[in-house]
Formats: sequence, structure tokens, C-alpha cells
Amino acid sequence: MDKKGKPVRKRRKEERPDEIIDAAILSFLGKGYEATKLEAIARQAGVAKGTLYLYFETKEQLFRSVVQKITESNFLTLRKAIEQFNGPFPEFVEFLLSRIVSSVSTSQAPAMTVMIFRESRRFPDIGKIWFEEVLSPTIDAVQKVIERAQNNGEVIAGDPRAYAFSILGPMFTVAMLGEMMGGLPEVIPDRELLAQQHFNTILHGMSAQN
Amino acid sequence: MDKKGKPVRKRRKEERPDEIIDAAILSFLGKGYEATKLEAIARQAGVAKGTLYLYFETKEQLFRSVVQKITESNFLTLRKAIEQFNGPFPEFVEFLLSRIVSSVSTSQAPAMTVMIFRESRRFPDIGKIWFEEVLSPTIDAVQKVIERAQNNGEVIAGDPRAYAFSILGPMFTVAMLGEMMGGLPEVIPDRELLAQQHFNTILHGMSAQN
Amino acid sequence: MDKKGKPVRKRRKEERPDEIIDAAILSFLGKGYEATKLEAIARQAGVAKGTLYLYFETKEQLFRSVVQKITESNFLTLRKAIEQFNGPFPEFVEFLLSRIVSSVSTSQAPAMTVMIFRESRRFPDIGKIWFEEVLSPTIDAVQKVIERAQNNGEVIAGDPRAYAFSILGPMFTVAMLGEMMGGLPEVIPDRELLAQQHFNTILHGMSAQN
Amino acid sequence: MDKKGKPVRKRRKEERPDEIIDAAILSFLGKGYEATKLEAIARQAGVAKGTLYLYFETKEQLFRSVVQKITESNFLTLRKAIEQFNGPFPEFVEFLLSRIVSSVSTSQAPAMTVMIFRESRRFPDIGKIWFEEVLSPTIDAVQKVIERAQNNGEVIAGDPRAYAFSILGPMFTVAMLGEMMGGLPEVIPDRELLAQQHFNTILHGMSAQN
DNA sequence: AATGAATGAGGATTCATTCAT
DNA sequence: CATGAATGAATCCTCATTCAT
Repeated sequence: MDKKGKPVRKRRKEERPDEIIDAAILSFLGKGYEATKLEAIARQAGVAKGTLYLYFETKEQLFRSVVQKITESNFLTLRKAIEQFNGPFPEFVEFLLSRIVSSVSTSQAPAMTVMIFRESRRFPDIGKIWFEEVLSPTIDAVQKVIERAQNNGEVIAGDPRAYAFSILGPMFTVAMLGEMMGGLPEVIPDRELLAQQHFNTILHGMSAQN
Repeated sequence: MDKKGKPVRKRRKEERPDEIIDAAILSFLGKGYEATKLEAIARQAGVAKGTLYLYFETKEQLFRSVVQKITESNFLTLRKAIEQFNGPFPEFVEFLLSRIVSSVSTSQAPAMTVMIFRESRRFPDIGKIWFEEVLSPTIDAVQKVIERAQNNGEVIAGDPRAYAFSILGPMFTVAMLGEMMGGLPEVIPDRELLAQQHFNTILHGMSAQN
Repeated sequence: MDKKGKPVRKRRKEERPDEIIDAAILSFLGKGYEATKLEAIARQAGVAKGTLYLYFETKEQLFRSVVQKITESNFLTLRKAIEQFNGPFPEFVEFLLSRIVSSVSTSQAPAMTVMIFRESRRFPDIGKIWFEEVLSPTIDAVQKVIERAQNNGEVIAGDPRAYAFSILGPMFTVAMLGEMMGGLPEVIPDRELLAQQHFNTILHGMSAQN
Repeated sequence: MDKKGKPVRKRRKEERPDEIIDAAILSFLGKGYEATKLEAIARQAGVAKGTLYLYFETKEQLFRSVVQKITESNFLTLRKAIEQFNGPFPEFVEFLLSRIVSSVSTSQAPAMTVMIFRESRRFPDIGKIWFEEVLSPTIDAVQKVIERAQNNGEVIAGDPRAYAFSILGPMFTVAMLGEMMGGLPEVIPDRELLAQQHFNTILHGMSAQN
């Protein structure tokens, strides 16, 4: 329908799904599942409402696609980095904590995690999948490093998974609280400070040296 | 309630609000705000839809009442207990962690916390209030004990609030994850074990003794 | 239920209906039928909601009682005064118009008339009754005076009922507009001025003298 | 619309708003704002309930659109006609009164006026707007003709606005009463007769000739 | 007789999904 | 393929009326 005989817009269909998902990410992460209107996503993506249904069967399917995309692009890299780490234990802890600190401000991982928490009642299977396929393997990787350190004599005896939580828990807590409540009121300690101090504390507490 | 007939109408002005709130707790904690239908609460409470409005102005007000009731009955006691604690630091940490462990299975506090996280987008003020009036004071109490222990020479120098997070973080993380995901898959370490081991680790790491 | 053994309130049941009607008048005239809540009437009358139903079957019945009471106390006196008038025609017109002017500010008749207009779609029978039993007889009375004046040679030939409208119409219009729109913007001429001028005009136009 | 099946869905973006307004006019004028159910309007217009909301934000907005449409199509023409009148005063009065007579039976203006009166409590601003932008300018136009006639020496001295009410009042009264009470019982004089007789009376009363 | 707690029918509005164009 | 107008199920809330006390 172009009186001037000049096709104004020409998008290839291969790009559409990704454009839609990107628009959906914005809204789902920003406002949550319920408050996200498909019309808004469509507008943001520059397509009509009906077009969404050419690529995604339902709102729920679109949501699942969003989760998938973010998961892939964010958590896998962290896991890879952990798995490939191959140095002394103190360096590992330092690396891990600072990595988490930086990821909070740079990646969508925290927002994603919070969103999945929030929507996990509505989509228990997504929560479960995310838990088992994303969070758990990441913790597994940490756990393995700890086991290795225990075998090395760097770390004292004890349940390695519990140790993983001892290391990660405070950072995780601060990241989640900050994300959930939006911005960090003075209630939450500075992430860098916490990472540094917790690094010292935990290393001291876990170390076989002293 | 006679067979086939309608439930007999009863005047119970005193008991109604609590009965309604209890029914509402079930649904709000179980399904979230959005998915909770007032009709279901009414049915659960054994009253008609309109009766809810005799005691609560809107669905939102009812929700706020639910939050209030649970908050009062759960968190305040924990805070009081912390503030009144008056013993050596190691006992404090042990007491605190075991208290958290037990509260997870016995009180509605974790479910409540998670629900507030989930709904904090819809009701930012509730999230904020809960954060500032419930969570923060509880952490404050812990922080003060730590400061006292630092003055005593029981705990080494360092930011006391960050220490509070070092102590609480892992338990908090486990409690939240367990609650969010519904039950505890094998991903999450046993809470008792974690409490015990983290107690040793953190104490070792924070202690001025060695 | 009086622990002091002293009956605090003691109202006789004969007075109740009138007290309720008086409260109802306030609300029905002030806010209209739909916007009037029975609870408000009850509160105003100093009784409980249920008590209304001891004296009036439904809201509609109460409304009808209100209409009846006001009608009796306001319009009948005007009609009587017209019927008993027994002087020259010019004096009659002057009397009639000034009487209408004064009634606008002192009686509930205009508010009542407007209310019946407003609710006449909901209660066509009330409108009809009011029209036939209140308005029409009042006009009849005027018409009869005119007929008498025609027989006297005071007024020229013509349909006496139409003459009645020629006399009453402008005052009626102004009264209704003022009442409907609440207060009199500058759109509507001063009632006294209109009465005086219309008196001259209409008398001049109807008079057989010149 | 096939037998038993649902009415076939049609896209008629252009025509819908008017069709809906027309359906709404029927109901609003016929039953009033409160008693009008949106579902009924939708059914009458041959669309689904939700379709109304594609074109009108709320029931109130739809109502306002109805008022606007009728106002534009009815009153503006009358005003224009008055303003453009340019003949001797007696002809003007005759023209005006007969015009009002005919408009009563042919246009929606009287029904509209009555509806606005009825709903002016609920929508005071509509009442005010209608009063100031529709009724008042129409009276203004009449007033100006009278002033001109006074300058010409056709009409005797006196407040021109009050004269306008002397002229219009009886017709307005009859039109409103007839409309309000639905049809004209014998209480109300024949409009043609009234117009004719009032024309003579008022002209005689206002005229400078005799 | 009086109370006021309890009832529940009724209606405006939203938005994911469908489908005629 | 794409569009966006059309659909209608779903749910909160009001308030006249009822009835246990």
C-alpha cells in the first residue's frame, strides 16, 4: 500500500523475532509479566500487535523466549569463566566476588534473576528450569573449585557446597536486595567494600594456612 | 450449613477481620496478589464477597493488612530477641543462625519476605516500608552486637554492617531460594549443616583470637 | 443494652417516619435519587439502616413519601391562594408573579419540581401524578381567573389556558433554569425585574382596555 | 449474521464511532445515563462491548460525545438562523416561535435539553457548558434582535434580556414539560395555538405602535 | 421494635487473542 | 506476511435489601 511506489519499510523476517524479543526484554524486566502489555511490546518493536502472533504463540511463549535469550547470553559466560579458572584458591575467590560485583552493574543477570523469582509462582517450571540449568550449574562450578582446593590442601575440610554458599551468599543477598528494592538505600553496604571484606573474612575462615 | 441450603448467616463482627485476613494470607502468600481473587478469599473465609468490604476498603487494603499482621507477629520477635541478647559473640552467631534456621520452617516470615519481594513492583511503598521498618532494623540489631564485640576485642576491625551481611547472607540466600522455588531441591545445602559450618567459618574469619 | 440502667434514647415510633422523611428530603433534593444512599439517610435521621425498612418497604417507597410530603406542604397553599383570589385582573397577575418570585427563594417547591423532572424517567408515574395533581390544578386555578376576567371584559378573547402559559411561562422558565443549573449565572435575568416587566408587557398585551 | 452463528466480524473503522454514538443517543436520551448499560449500547450498535472502548475511553466520554454531536447538529443552526434574521420585529417573533414549535417535533434538541437538565447534577460541567455555549448564545441572539428593534422604535423601552424571556418562556415551558412528561397530556395547550396567541399578546405588549 | 452485619446481583473496564482485510 | 479492528471472558466493587441478634 504505497502510493509513491516506494516500499518504505522492508524488514527481513529473520530479524523480526529478535527485535520482538528485545522489545519484550525491556518491558518484562522493567515492569514484570503481568504489567507488560503486548501492545506496548509491539509498539516498541515497531510492529503491529497481530505480528507478534506470527512468531510467538502466546504471551507466555514470548516470555519463555525472553528468559531463554537472556539466560544464554549472561550466565553461560560466567559459568565458563569459573570452569576455566585455574589458579590458587584466594585468587579464585577474589576473582569470583569481583566478577559478581561488576556483573551487577553491567549485565542483565541480576534483573533477570529477580524477574524469575517474581514470576516463579506463575511459571513454576521456568523457575525450576532456571534454577537447575542456570543457577545450580554455576554453583556446581564454584563447588568444584572448592573441592579441588580442598584436595590441594588450600581449604580445610567441610561440605564444599555449603562453602560455596558461604562465599556467594552475602554477595547474592546484596545483589538481589538492591535489585528488588530498586537502587540501594543506605541499608545495604557498598558492594565493593563487602566483596573485599568478605573476601578476607571468608578466606581467613576457610583457609588451611593458619 | 444445612444440606443444599445456604450457609447460615452469622454475626461475628469481632472474629471476621482475622478470619478474613487468615484466608487472605493463604491466598496472597500462595498465589500472589494478582492471581488472588477476592471471591476465593471470601469463600475460604466462609463469607460473601460483600462482607470483605465491611472490613477492608479495597483488595489493596486487605493486602496491606495481611502484610502488617504477618510482619508484626514474626519479625518483631526476632528483633527483640537480638536486641536483648547479651552474651559472648560466638554464642550470638550460633544463636542467630540457628534461630533463622528454625524460623524458616516454623514461621511465615520467609514466605512473607518472598511475597513482598514479588509484589514490590506493584506496591513500592510496601517494599520500602518493609525494607526500612522490618529488614533494616533487624540488620541494625545484628550490627550493634558486632560493634559491641569489636569494642570488646572479640571481633577484628572492619565495617560492622558488611560483617552483618557476611554472617546473614548465606542463610538469607538459602532461605529465599528455598522459599522462592518451593521446597528445597538438592541444589541447596541442608540449612542446619550450612548454619553450623558457616558459623565456624565466619567466626574463625572474624575472630580476633587467632 | 444499658449498663447504667438508664435508657439513653427514647423516641416514639410515631415520630420516626417523619424524621426519616425529613432526612430523606435533604438527600433526595440535594443529590437526587440514584446518588442518595439509604445509609446516609439513616445516619442523618439518627437511626439504623434496618430501621428504615420498618417504616418504608423500599427506597422507592421512601422516595414516594418524600414527594407526597413536599407536595402537600408547598403547592396546595399556592393553589388555595389563587383560588381564593378575588380582585381585579391586574392585581391578580401582579400577585401571582410576585408570589412565584418569593416562593423560589423560600419554599422547596422549585427544588421539588426539578427533582421530579429529573427522576420522571425512572418513575414515570410519579411524574404523571405530580403533573396531574399538582401542576395542572395550579394552572387550572389561574385559567379560571383568566376566564372570569374575560367574562368581566378585563381580558380580550383567546384561549385562557394558553394565556395562563403566557403569564406563567417566563417565570417558570427562569425558576427552573436557576434551580437546575444551581445558582443564577448572568444568563438569567433578575427574577424581580422579569416579574415586573413581564407583568407590564403581558397585561398590556392581554388587556381589553387599550 | 448467519443463523445461529455469531455475527460476522467486520472492519468498519470509519463508520463505527457514529454508529455507536447513534446507538448511545437512543439509550441515553431514552433511559438516562445511569440506566444505560454499555452492553445494551454495544448490542444496539451491533458490536462487542470491548469495541466501544476502541473509540471512547469511558462511558462518560461516550456520553459527552453524544451531547456534542446533538448540540452541534441542532442548536447551532437555530442560532445561525436567528443571527441572520434581518426583517421587521413582528416577523422575527413569528419566525422564532414557529421555528421553536417545529423543532420540538423534528429535532432532538428538546430531548437533549431535558437530558442535560436531568444529568446536570452528575455532570455539572456539561450542564454549565451547555448553558453557556448553547442556551445563552441563543438567547443572546434574540436579545440583540430586540435591542435593534428598540433602536428602531419598534419596541418600547425595557430590559431586552427580560423581553427575550417574555417571548421565549412560554414556548420553552411547554416544550420542556411536554418532553419531560412524555407526550403532551391535555394539561398543556397546543403548541401552535400557544405560539400564535402568545405572538399576538407579546407583540401587542411590547410594541411601540399603539 | 431496633440494630447493623451479612448478602450478592449487577456493570464498567482491561487486554490477550482472533481474524477479516 | 502484516495489520489492527474486533472480540468477550474475567473481576473488583457498590449498595439496596435481608435477617440473626
